[in-house]
Amino acid sequence: MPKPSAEPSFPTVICTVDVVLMTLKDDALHVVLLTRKNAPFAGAPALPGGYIHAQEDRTAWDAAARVLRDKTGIVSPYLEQLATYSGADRDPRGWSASIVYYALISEELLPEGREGLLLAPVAALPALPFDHGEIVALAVERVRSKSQYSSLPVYLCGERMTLPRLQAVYEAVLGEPINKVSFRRKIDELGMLEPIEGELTSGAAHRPAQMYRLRESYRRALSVVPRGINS
Amino acid sequence: MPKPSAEPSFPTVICTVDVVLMTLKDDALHVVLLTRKNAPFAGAPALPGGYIHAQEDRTAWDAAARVLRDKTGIVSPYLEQLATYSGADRDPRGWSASIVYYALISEELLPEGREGLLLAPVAALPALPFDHGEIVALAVERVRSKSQYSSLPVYLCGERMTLPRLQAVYEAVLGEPINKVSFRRKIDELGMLEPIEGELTSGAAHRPAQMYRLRESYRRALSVVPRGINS
DNA sequence: GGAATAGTGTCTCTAAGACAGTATCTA
DNA sequence: TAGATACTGTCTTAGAGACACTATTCC
Repeated sequence: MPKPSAEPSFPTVICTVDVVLMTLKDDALHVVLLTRKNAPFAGAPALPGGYIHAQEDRTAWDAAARVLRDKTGIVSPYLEQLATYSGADRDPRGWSASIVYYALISEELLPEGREGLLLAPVAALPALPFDHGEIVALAVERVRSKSQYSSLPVYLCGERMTLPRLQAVYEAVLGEPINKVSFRRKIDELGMLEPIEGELTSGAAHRPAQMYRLRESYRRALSVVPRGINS
Repeated sequence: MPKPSAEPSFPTVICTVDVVLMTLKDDALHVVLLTRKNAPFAGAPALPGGYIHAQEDRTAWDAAARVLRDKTGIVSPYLEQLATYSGADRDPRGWSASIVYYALISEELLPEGREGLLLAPVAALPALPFDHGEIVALAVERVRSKSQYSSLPVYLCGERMTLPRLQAVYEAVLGEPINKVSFRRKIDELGMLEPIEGELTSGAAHRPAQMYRLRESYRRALSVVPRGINS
């Protein structure tokens, strides 16, 4: 077993994780930002992020989950690697590599009135420090892309949902209307939902909608269709 | 501007790049492996990889291109980030993060008889050190996935190609036959090829095929179709 | 009953695949 | 001319979208 310093060491890479946590508010995608407590850019809103703790985190995924939990109090049901942003110029502290994850959550599960936590609509994002603007853009593109052929948007809903609601969520994410008949055929094909027997929406002056829930096996795994949800 | 050591430092993350370089040989995907010169696993075939040189590499992409060029002599026309593998256990030297890139190249452009360079078929891969086996599997999946709806496989061909050859390349990558009429409709839709006037294959005992080349604007960018090449 | 939305049956139209025909080379 | 593969025209079929009809609630 060689010693760590058998090769010339290159210790100057700063290794961090960042998380793009997205939710749906007023039928528009929003990203969760946090007011930075430390320099650089102290006081500015930015993506939740932090150093990898080699003693504590088993993998970068664990680091991202820890950062998200500690800084926002959120445990997202979906947390996936997006990409790694790196380079000499992206952070004034030096050559850095940030392993970026993205996550989705229902608006209901967001903690209320937490200090320094804010929601920004991805369609009208404020200027962000580092390359966080570019990162959010890629995350949004990824979510749109995956939503075209998978069950990803269910993570933007709560535990239970109706088909009309789910269709509205898909339309909000994809930014285009979906044919109702086709959509229901596809959701059926995805096979991820099961009706909750006898449970219907109520209170509105029209026919109530059937309530559905995610099948157990799709609680943390995506379901996909070969030809896409829309078109 | 803060000093780099304003926060407690976590210098124990080893930051590297690895490259999964793939090519087509005998109509089967192969990956380029390199015999490791240094410990750990010296003497074993593994993915080309190395440390990020913060003084020299502007980004991790540059580091991957440098590693590929210096260790194999290859400059690939297509080099894209795949994912980052990280953790405490993947490298005996300690907590490491490897930013992995994948690349495609035509077999003709591979350097001949270079010391320590070998081609392994992805369908029958030898045991690889670190998590390189898992990495290659993901790279293959990515190439298959992208080939379903884009012009990615053209990077496995040389500068010029015929449609029957390109179809054979797609079929080799996707592992399934493609309807000839549909394939030609799709390639036409992709709009990336232009016929070379008057240039046909010759020598075979049958009708010659029209030679095509990549249009200038698609030399380093992919072209995509909304509904996929096959099915 | 009227208004509103949920859910379904069915026709149309687009596009993918099958198949067979014509074209053009070598031996 | 025979054999082989390149290329193309066209029919069939599967699936997506349009549209209209029925269902069920509250007022």
